[in-house]
Amino acid sequence: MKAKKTRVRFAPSPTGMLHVGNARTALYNWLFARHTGGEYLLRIEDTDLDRSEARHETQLMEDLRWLGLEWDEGPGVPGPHAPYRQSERLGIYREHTERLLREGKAYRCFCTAEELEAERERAVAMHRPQVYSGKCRGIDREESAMRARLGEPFAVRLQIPDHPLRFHDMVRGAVEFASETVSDPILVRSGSGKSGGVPVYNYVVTVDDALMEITHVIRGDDHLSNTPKQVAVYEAFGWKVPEFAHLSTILGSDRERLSKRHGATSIASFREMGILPEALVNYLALLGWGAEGGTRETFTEEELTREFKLERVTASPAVFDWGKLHWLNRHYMKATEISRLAELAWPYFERAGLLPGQDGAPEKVSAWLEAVIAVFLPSLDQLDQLPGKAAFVFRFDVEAARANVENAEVLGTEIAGKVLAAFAARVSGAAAGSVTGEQFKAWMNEIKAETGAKGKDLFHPVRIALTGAHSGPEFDKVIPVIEAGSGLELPVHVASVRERVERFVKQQG
RNA sequence: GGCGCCAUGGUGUAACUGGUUAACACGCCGCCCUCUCAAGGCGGAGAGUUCGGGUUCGAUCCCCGAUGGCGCUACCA
Repeated sequence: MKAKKTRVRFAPSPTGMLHVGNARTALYNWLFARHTGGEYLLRIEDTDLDRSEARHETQLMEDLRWLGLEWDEGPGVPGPHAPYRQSERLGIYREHTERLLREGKAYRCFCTAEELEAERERAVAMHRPQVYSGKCRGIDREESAMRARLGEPFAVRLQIPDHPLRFHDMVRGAVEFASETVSDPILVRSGSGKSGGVPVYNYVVTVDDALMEITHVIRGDDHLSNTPKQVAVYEAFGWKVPEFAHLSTILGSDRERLSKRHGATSIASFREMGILPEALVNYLALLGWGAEGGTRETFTEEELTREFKLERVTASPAVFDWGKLHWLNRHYMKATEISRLAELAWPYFERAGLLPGQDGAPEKVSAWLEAVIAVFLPSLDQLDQLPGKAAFVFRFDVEAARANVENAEVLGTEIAGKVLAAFAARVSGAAAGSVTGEQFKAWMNEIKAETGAKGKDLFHPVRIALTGAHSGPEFDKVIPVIEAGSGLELPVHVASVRERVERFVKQQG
């Protein structure tokens, strides 16, 4: 007998940005499907008409594609189970609700919000589980239909069976809920307003998962307590209950559920910061999963696909760690082609007014940008830090350099004056933009011999005169970049070594 | 209040069906390299596995309880 093909889905609701928790859920679904040779589909859960927005749906799909998590079926990818947007499946749900009503497995509930609230308060006071009393269960069929016809508002509830509700969870094992602790769930909302008659999430998710032949439901563990209600829906229809996998929550460093409060956590914001998608994917994979043996940290997509097993996913919550994400991002930035980094980083420079528009810019400029990036790459966590790190290349501020207290200390010494004078003398003889790393090295050796200065005494004054700071990348990397930049037509003029030294010495007055 | 899930260094994970000096990575500290900051190389500290019982010759691992965290307890998803 051939094994049934696995089918999984990622089912976000378009009520906001795609954030790390959901992205990790999508990734695990995708990896599981790829690993098992199954199918991964995307379904949009927009039954909450008040909060769902089309722009969020667009953003969501863009973010998923950016992560490389393409779906096999879903919006934009036709499949046998279309449509994949719940707001377009209302007819399907209605038919199913009618069936349940007809078969007596669901019933109309005419209770008002006030009545239900009073019931809840009573339950809490009595230290009892807060479950619906089932008051409307016993209403006679004819009467129920009549009241509905007369326009009395009603919701539709499913009758929970009186046996324990069980299911299997691939990350938590067997899970069981006593039926007395599970309320008869609302299937369809009451009221005549916008959402009246619209079925609720817990119901439609089940109908869709069954109809779309989902074999493994992989989702956040905030749904764990809802699962018994969904199991009851499967049972009411006589459908096979799928396998579940509830993923633990991602927490902030304060062990609270990760949210906007913890800073930028949307996938879009990671992209804007200049985090590489492969770094984020690798990081998310590691947040709740470890490969067998547990000694490897970096995985290509193929390796991840090969080694990812749902059974190895941790059940305990994980704390999101920026440091490790940055470490992975550094790893991947070093591993990728510099041309790609230049392509990605250009907009940051453009926005800062340092580079012209990317389209139609001369080839020389992008080649130079690549060289600039190579200089700063070792100290880079994310691409958007680049303009800041490279600021001194573009804007050389003599006054600020001199005003800096630590710099002033270095420059105040007698030996610094000698070194700078000797350096200036040599630079003034060179054509603008012509200084090479080799040339610079030779000069420094001469100056060392001439002034007797060495080490910091020798280099720091020069570094300050050239970059405005006494720390930064190696000279043999910085100088060629400065010189090459000085010959380019950019929105901001890059001062050459000679210009820098001349302006610096002149300021000395 | 009720129900459920979870618990290995600061963080993420590892430890074959119970037997390891409890491993790896991030971070941290130090050394080397170096004009400096990073990067890189090398080394180190840091958990006896939340606590208490039990089962066992032997428990991170199995069972029970406690504690703590989180989730659900909506006509949100």
